[in-house]
Amino acid sequence: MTEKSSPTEPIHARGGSGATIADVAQAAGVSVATVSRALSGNYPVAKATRERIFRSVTDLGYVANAHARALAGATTRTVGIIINDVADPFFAYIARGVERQASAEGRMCLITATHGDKERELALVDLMREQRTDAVILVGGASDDPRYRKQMADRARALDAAGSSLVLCGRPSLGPGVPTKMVTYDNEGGAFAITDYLISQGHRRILYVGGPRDFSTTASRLAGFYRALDARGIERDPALVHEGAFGRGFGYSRMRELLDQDVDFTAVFGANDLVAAGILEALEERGIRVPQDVSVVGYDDVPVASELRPRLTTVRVPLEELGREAVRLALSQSPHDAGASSDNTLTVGTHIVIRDSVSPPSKP
Amino acid sequence: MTEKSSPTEPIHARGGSGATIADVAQAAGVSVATVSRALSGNYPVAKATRERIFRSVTDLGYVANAHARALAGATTRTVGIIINDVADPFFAYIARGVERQASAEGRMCLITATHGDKERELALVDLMREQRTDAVILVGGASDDPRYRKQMADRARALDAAGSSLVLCGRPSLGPGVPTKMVTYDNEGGAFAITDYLISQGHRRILYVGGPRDFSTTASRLAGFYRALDARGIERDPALVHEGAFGRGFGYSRMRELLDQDVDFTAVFGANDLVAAGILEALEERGIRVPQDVSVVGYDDVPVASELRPRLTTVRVPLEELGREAVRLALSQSPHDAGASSDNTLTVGTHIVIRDSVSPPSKP
DNA sequence: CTAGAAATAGTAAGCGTTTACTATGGAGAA
DNA sequence: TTCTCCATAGTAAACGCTTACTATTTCTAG
Repeated sequence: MTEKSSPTEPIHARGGSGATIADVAQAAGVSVATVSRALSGNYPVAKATRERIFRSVTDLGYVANAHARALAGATTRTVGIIINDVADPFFAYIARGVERQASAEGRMCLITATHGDKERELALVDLMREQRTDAVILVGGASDDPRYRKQMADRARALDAAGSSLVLCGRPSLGPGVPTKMVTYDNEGGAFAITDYLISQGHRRILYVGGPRDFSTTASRLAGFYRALDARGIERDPALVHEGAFGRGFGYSRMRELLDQDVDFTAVFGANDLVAAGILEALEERGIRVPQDVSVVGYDDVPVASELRPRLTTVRVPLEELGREAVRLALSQSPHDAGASSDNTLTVGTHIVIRDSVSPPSKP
Repeated sequence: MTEKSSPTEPIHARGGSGATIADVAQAAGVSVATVSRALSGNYPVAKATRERIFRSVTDLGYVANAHARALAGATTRTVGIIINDVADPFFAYIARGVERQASAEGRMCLITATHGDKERELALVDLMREQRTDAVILVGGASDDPRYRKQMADRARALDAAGSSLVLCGRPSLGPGVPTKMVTYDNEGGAFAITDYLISQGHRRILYVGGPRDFSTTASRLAGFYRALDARGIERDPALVHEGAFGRGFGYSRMRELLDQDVDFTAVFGANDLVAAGILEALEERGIRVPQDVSVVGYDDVPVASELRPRLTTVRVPLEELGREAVRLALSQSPHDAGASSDNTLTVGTHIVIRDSVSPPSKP
């Protein structure tokens, strides 16, 4: 890379900190209003003038100050998304969808993570409100603490009043009359389907492992699980359901404990694929073969599912699509859900994907 | 959730869109300056007054307008990070580190993705400049196109002039005299170590698969690979190195092709873990056992590596730490690299982690 | 007592845009 | 020729906040 500085060298031509629109105006010999108009192109500017302005812009390396612009009334063209953890694939894929759709619609994307802290989640919503984002998308299950719900509802109203909107992605409504938009997936249906599949293979004693208690996602998956049991007339056995957490570590350690306790079962339903991965690991460690000795299923169909050996039979959730829809909904002009449920709730389907981790039970 | 509206119901008390500081001032019967000071706490305000103000703030659900604040001179308290793809674990873990460190230092985090498009990358840097972020962190390898480098160098200067800074994370310098900060990891060293390990196990014909050609990351890994070969006096064979892409799909399809061509080799070095996963899949499909028939290694030590069967021997890169360091460096007051290399370049180490995918070759 | 230092509050000048209004030439119409 | 109407360009008023100055009190010390 040579140090020869070409005559068209832009951007750092000016010594000081960032050029302002006034600098551009001066350089081009026009008023700031004219520059602003030439740049936004929503008002006629003579061709010669416009060209002079653009030349000055590149010469000075000018970029508009987004804050001044936002302050002066124009929209921020930014959508905020709040997730649990960037490195969790479940969230990462949703975030990718949001990010892609946002940029398809000419928006930036502000991603923040709560790391499971409810207080932090509320604070982050406020932070996005400070940023005046066009919408804030809240992703993932929620706990059903009524105080929390009330606080979030307040924020939904505040956002709504400010012309923005709160989009709930994969979590339950905040209650009637709270102005939110929602995009969800058929959590209960997927759980039903995969449980039913297990039953159809002959399983009767199915362990359910993982997912925080009192958490909306857990509740729906469990609901589908129970419905499938009920539909086939299989008795619910409380000793078989073990809530806890969504991580791989939880699946591993809880499975070990259960193995130690000699619980009787022929299949395990991991609350998500990560938990299932942990379960598989514990099983492998004890020399229990999957699916010959025990069948295992997961939920989400995150890439690990097909990485595992045996490849995991699981429920496919169109994560990226979920994120895209959230943005579409957020940016659409459709009115909020102001009581009567309307088309601002969107549900995408789920379906099971059958791989190698399930077979009929060996000891029927 | 009842609809009874309690007397302390906040936030939406006001009908209009977001309350301003003036509203709060009026409600509390003081001037806006006093409110501003009570909120930022950098100037004495009588206790009684302060309490009155805070009450009004909660009553009105006031949150400061971040843009007005930024415009009025306060810092934006935001750092920008530009990555390839949110859903790629390599980037996701770095992003997590950035996100965590940023919030530890009281910053928000603006995450955007290029999806491998260089033009878009440049545009995103400008976008962050518009946002006046405290720093922009550019993650991942770069192509060595001189025109691109020059354009990025211009932006580095512009950012620097504006009091922000450009942090290069895991990518080579933009050249001497360009004001950037850098945090990298020992790419070449890791590649050397793992290649040497393969050689020490008796392998002589090692395939190198993956990574875009003319890409800094590929160049360093290949350099380490070659250095290890040279050190042991093994001849470089161009027929054994197959650049291409970083995805799992590439590893799979290229491995299939190579298998069809009957190339002679006993081990494969996947340019990263994803490529290695694809390689493993292709091998498994052909009934070739790993490590008995062929040994395989990867790079990065992303979670998939331990998910795979056999568990992958790979090079550990402290991804999250990398992200954290990038933020620390970005926010530290250390002067930029203005020529003489100084302590604003930080290199974190890599080391190999041995798992189950390597053994001595069966046909020596 | 009284000058001078805190402590506390208010005034008002920006920060960099956007945009409603106003001004200035011509060009075409009457 | 005079009046209207476009096409352009400029003026200046927000936007909501921070902060340098200035103005009051209230102490404290001499």
